[in-house]
Amino acid sequence: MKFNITANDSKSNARAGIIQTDHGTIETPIFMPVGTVGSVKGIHAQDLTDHIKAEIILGNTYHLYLRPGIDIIEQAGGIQKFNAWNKPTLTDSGGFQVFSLAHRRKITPDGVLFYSHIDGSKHLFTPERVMDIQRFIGADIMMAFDECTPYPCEHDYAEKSMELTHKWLDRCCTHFDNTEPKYGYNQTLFPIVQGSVYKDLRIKSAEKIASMNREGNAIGGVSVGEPIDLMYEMTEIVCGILPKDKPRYLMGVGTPANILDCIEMGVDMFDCVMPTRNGRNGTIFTRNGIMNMKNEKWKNDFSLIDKESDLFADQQYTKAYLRHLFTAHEQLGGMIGSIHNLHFYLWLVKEARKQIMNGTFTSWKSVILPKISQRI
RNA sequence: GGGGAGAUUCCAGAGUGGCUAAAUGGGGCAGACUGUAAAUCUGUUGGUAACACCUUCGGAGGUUCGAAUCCUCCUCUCCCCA
Repeated sequence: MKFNITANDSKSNARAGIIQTDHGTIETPIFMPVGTVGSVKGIHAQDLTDHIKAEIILGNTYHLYLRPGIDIIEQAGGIQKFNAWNKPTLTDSGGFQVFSLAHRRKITPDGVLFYSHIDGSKHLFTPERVMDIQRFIGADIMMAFDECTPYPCEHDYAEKSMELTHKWLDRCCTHFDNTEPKYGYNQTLFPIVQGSVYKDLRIKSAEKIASMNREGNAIGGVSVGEPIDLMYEMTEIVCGILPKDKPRYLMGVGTPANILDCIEMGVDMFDCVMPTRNGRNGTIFTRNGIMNMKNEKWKNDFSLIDKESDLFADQQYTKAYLRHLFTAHEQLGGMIGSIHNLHFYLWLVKEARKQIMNGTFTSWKSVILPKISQRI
């Protein structure tokens, strides 16, 4: 993997860059649609490339390991062959499931014992095992195995957890460096900064992660329910420590406004379930604001879903029709909501990139931020 | 023609003397969703000058301190047998 910075914003820490992988290039800042079980819910691979213009998507180690299982993915020839997405992929390590499935796991110094949410079976995830699984899945970017701490979280616990994550990181790196990719293309490993909402821990963790000298770095343990101001404060501190010449990935963030704010702090990569989950549930993000398509007010609004968008769905369907689909619980409603939101998210980061390269990012942001944040 | 069952708030459907403006679903309305156990979850859903009052359980009367619940008549619906 290679990363080159194309442009630095003169008025902020925002930057535009290019990541090169064996599955193609990624222009940053970028938003990565989440495809947990090998599928961006409700979206064809072809729509991801042709309409949404996604450049990289996520998969999840824990979920893919449980189903279909790494043997099936290996037989398929890796995740990109299996799900027909032959562009870059990033797999999360299962660290988020340590948080989200906290009631179904036990943390030990060696790793995490998971009780499958599907059939209750026991599975031990050690840093080494997680590296092996991600080798089998075959994503271009693999994530270190970490503990994503909850919010709120006591300083004492956050510190111990961070130290455990750091120990696991050393093991991840060692094992990663001692193993080979399985499918003939390169994989890289991103370590993850933890430290909850504590400045001292975040600084310590960011220094540790920077010292590992990997090809890219991630900021985790955010967007778990903490106030947005705290998330921003932590992100800003960490971005100041992580090396400038490597991509910074802010995990699980966020709203369109969060993404612009964090691009300004120097974040290059984002992922979030929000565009797909909210889209599936009736919330639509547009450059003029956020709409709840289930609301009665759209009942007889026969204007296009988004007249400023060039997405086919936004130009084909009306708000009244989309509301009808949601109220009738038609699958097409969730599909249109998802494709629309992903298209918007990708438009947003690509536009941000243009503005950075044009030297107009901050002024553009100050105009668009209030518009995209309002509810209409 | 004979026999039987039933009519409850937008719908379906509980309730069979006071704890009932009335369970539970659905529908309606609104909200939530941030490295996806989520095409999910939550709230709300008679009216009003609203911690109270008014109207409501097919219609009209009646019994009772008190009725959706008991009695009488009426109207309508459904099922079975001829």
